[in-house]
Amino acid sequence: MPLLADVAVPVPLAQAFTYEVPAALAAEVRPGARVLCEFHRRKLLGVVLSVSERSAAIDPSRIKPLAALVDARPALPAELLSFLQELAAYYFAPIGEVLRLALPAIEREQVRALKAQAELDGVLDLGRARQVGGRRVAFARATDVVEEPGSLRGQAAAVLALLRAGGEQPVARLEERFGNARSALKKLAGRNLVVLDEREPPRDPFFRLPEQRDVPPELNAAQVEAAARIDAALAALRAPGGAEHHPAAEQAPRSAGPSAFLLFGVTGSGKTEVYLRAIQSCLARGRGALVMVPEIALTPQLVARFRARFGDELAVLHSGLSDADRHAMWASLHGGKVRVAIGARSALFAPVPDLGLILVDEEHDGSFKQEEGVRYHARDMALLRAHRAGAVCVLGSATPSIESVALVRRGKLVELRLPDRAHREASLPEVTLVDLRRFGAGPSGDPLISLPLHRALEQTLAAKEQAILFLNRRGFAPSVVCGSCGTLTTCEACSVALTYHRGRRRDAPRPAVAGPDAPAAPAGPAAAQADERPQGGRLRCHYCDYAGPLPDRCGACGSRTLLLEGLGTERLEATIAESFPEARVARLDRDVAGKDRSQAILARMREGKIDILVGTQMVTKGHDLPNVTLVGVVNADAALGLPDFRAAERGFQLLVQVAGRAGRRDRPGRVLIQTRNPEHPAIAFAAAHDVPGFLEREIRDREEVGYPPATRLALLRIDAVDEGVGRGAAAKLAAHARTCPEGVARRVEVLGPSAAPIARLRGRYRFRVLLRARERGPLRIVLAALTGLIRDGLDRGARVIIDVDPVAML
DNA sequence: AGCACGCCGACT
DNA sequence: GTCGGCGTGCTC
Repeated sequence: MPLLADVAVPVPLAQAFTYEVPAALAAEVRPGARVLCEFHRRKLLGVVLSVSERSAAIDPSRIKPLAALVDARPALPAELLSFLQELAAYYFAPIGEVLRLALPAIEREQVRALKAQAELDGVLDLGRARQVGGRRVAFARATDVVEEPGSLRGQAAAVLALLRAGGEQPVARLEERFGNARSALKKLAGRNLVVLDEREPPRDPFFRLPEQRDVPPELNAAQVEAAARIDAALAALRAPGGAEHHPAAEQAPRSAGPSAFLLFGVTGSGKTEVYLRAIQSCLARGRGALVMVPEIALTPQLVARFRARFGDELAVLHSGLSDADRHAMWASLHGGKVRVAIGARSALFAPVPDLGLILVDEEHDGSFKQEEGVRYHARDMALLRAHRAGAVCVLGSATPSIESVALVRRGKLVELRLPDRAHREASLPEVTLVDLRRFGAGPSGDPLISLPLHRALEQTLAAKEQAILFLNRRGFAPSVVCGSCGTLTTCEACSVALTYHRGRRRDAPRPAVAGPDAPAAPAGPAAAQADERPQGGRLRCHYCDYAGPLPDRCGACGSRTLLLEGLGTERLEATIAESFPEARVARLDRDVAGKDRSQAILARMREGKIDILVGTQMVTKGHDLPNVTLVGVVNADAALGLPDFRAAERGFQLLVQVAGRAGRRDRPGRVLIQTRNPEHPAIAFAAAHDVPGFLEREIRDREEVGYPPATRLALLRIDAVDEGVGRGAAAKLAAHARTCPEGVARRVEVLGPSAAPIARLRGRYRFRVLLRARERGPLRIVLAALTGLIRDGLDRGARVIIDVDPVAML
């Protein structure tokens, strides 16, 4: 019987393909190894899923031999490979696409070897596979040999002098200074006065930071208890190693005891220190650890804290890494040189050796859900990967997700509580609700700033303290509405309102702190006057990135009375600057943009160079700003009105996090929440600092309306250029789901089809079908039945995306 | 996803 | 008469 390999290839197809393993490669072709294989007249990079001696399930004449092996050692360790397969099955995602999330770039060295081995110059199709390495840089260094006096002249003498004085230099730099450096070095090297060597340039900046090890602080009682529970779970894990040689052991978790935790700790309660201890104890037991944080939290300050404890044991994976740096990080983990990885969502796929611990910080954060391509939830998959690897998983949050709370109730997670702020025992900020139905505009005349908020800002400024104003919306005035016919100006390709942004090119940011020349903004809805500077205002679509000029008349009725309506951070910033001319005001949101700039603004804030910071979401996340004593939530209702069953949960999390910004260290903080719904549970519980109370209430509400975690959801997202094609495909899918046995028996409920809340996006009409079930099993059966229909039963113009456990319902 | 093969418009 | 439009079919 032939030796056959199942190979996943990078195409959007669910199935693997069978290849014959040539005798010459039989010893080395193993699961997880990358191979070169001929696929439909192309040579592709595939990944071996399994190898076995058996008779082929398809016509043997169709089976081709593998062309070449890429990795001497499998690129994907057994633990990671089997996890990825399970992930693909869970999300009904093509295995090739899933593997691509985890595969490293290919080294140029390997490409060269492949070309030589398989004589394939030119025909090798690496697709979008990134290539790294092979970029060797020559260095020159002076030796101890002494030359005969007077034997060197000109550039040779100069180069040697420079190397002796300044130490080793890259040859390229010498060539910049000395036109003849190359021949000078050759002469010097010939006389053994200089040695030349080639190596790869040093990698990621994080590797080069000098490390200053910290001294672990004393833990409080709750921290000690939490760390001890996690340590006990780590102790119960089976000894590492050997897994790759005993595939059967991979099937069952290696420990029986509780090995997944929810670390529920209020802001500032010292969760990070518990994480650090857990990692230490994991490393001490000979296993690696993985830390996942929301993208926005992966700041140099956080990384510095981990580096201070783990030094070079830490690989940092972030979106800003170059291909080469990312590959260097990957290789250091894969090779076992580094055993701790920290990163955002995609770090889930890091090849951490002998994985013993996965930490998910701020586990409720929405950024863990990938909303493009393979739509996975990194928190859910962290639990899965840990379970399969026999590792401990710790989810941490001050406002746990309802899903995680439900897992605690079902005994799948063990709850660990850190009830107190680590430094200041007592005072949580005092929260005041400002009922906007009773308070209108304050002295500024702007309804955004009520009298109580205005007074609080005055007091804060008088006390030389800082304030943060939070507004859940960007822009100067989000939408343009016709004053006579009321028509909203929308994007032609997307059915969403265009938003107005005051002119300011991306490459010419204005100062973060508004000076006396800050443009004054009219209060309330303001006329978009015809005398605006031509480039002074642009309409932007937040969905398709369209940007165009502000029209001078209504597209529907031709009236010239276009109004700017709605309230955004940009307007608020202008209003505040006008109302408090003596204050230094700055704004932080996605428009102010780039990571570096937002870090710079936060740094200025920390240095006390800003009095009032206006911002969106971005101001709420974990930055420690000790002098902030006032936090104003300008419109708490904005987040609660969305057509999404998680709106209350998100709104609550937001409020708690915003409130957590007020008053740290020794200063008491105040929080003002402006709302028209002071009785709304999300607002009332947030004001009372009652997180468990909210969770209790929300979990009951979800049970009542039949939404997760009481039920399981899968969202079918259908889109097509032609509206009829899209609608037809959606109807067909819904009908098929209803008529399959699980649908008929009502074990799976089919909602829709319906037009998506954003009915048109980037020129495509969007429809949705929502599947809901009490149990995961029946839902999976229906989805499996639908995949066939999606593959070849629908109009070719229709695209269907299956979103298992959807988060964004819009 | 590619990349073929396959049938209908404006061009050397 | 051809070059080429992208519809649909398949990939071990």
